[in-house]
Amino acid sequence: MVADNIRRRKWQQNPDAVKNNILETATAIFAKDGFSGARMDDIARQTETSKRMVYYYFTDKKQLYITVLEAAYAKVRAAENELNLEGYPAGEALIRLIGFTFDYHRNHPDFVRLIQIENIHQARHLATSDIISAVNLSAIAALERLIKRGSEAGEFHSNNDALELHWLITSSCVFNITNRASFQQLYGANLFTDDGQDRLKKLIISSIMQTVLA
Amino acid sequence: MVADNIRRRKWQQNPDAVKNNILETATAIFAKDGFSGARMDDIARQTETSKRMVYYYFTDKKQLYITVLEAAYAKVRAAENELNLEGYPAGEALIRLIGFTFDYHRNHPDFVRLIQIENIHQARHLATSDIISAVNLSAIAALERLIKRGSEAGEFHSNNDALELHWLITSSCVFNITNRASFQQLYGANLFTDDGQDRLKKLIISSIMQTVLA
DNA sequence: TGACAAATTAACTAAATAGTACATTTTAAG
DNA sequence: CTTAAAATGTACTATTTAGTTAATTTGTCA
Repeated sequence: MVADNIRRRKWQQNPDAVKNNILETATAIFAKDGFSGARMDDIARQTETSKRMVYYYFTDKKQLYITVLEAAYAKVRAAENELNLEGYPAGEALIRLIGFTFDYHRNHPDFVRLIQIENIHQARHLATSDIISAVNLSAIAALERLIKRGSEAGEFHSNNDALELHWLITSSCVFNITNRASFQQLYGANLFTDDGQDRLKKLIISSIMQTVLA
Repeated sequence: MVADNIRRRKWQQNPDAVKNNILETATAIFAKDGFSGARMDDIARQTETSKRMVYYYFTDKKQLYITVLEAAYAKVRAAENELNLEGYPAGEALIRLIGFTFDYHRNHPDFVRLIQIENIHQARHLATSDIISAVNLSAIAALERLIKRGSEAGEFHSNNDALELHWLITSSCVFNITNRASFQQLYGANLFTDDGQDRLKKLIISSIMQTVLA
């Protein structure tokens, strides 16, 4: 009604902030509830904007989800670039890499859960994303160079395989997040205090290093 | 139930078979689509009976899901009992345990995915199940005895912690299944052929054994 | 200033989905 | 042979949920 447009609040346009706000909210909710479990209405409600805006910028649920996934991967790449593995002797570099991987996963549980959700859906969406492939392949390439360096210096034995090693490192770091709920439920929280996490980190590092060293 | 190439006017009661059939179907579908993603209609359709029966025996979706989870855990317990770890020297027993864990997860991907789904939902349902706690605590107890035996025999060093070790073993074995889709998508199938899986199994065993041995 | 596009609001719809009502058939006990 | 309870079939409903329509406000630029 024209008569009560006085009562309407005024608002300012701020597309970027709105988009970001939606993305962040959606990330949290997808990570918490999974793709099917997440409700567009929940996302919209927790946003500072409206449901209509979610669709306006992200088309539909699937698109929103894919955008969330890609944004999460983009962050990893940024973090990895700061590692500077080349600046250390191979053995030390590997220790740093394992530690970094452990910490990164620990500090970004939403990211890890998103991947988990993606796996439950047979990684269908991942399949279509170039951004995501790129991030991961560059991680393997870096590890390959590291192994080569370590072998040539006589620090590492000569049979290390980059992909297998990546698998081994990643498995514990991912599991540490993905299965925390069930682990805690069954065995208590001891492993997930700061102290417990330090012990686990050391355990992984020692276990992997002994496998790699000459 | 009855194969009906003839129009079936009569039917036979077979409660147990019907229940089992529903459970097996539901297990597969929950494992494939997650709790929220699974559709009761899908489950009913893939069953040899009707939707009505699903609700008749299992009340609602949640109850059905919990029953599926518990049945999966009950199977693990049965398998574990056949391991007979006490019959071997500690080192050899541990190698067998790791190998068994790897193989069991590999051969029961649905089981692993169910746990994963449960974790996405913060292990809420797991919390309410006594059956499931029991299975897991007994696994830790067995490992504790094994470590004690190994330490006393001088095979293992003296600082091994059962829970940490269980965590380390489980992490790789679980990850091997849960993240297969994304791993394969990104790096190809090499690690998941029979040959690749053998290599990974050996890798885990060697990596863990070096950590545990004196 | 005015007109046109981009951004936003509020209310609505069509489809999907968990769950139910009720009738019918089978089984087993007396 | 009856009868009641257990098991099953058929068809339906209420609710949830992704997605839309249409009107309104704000920003931009000639």
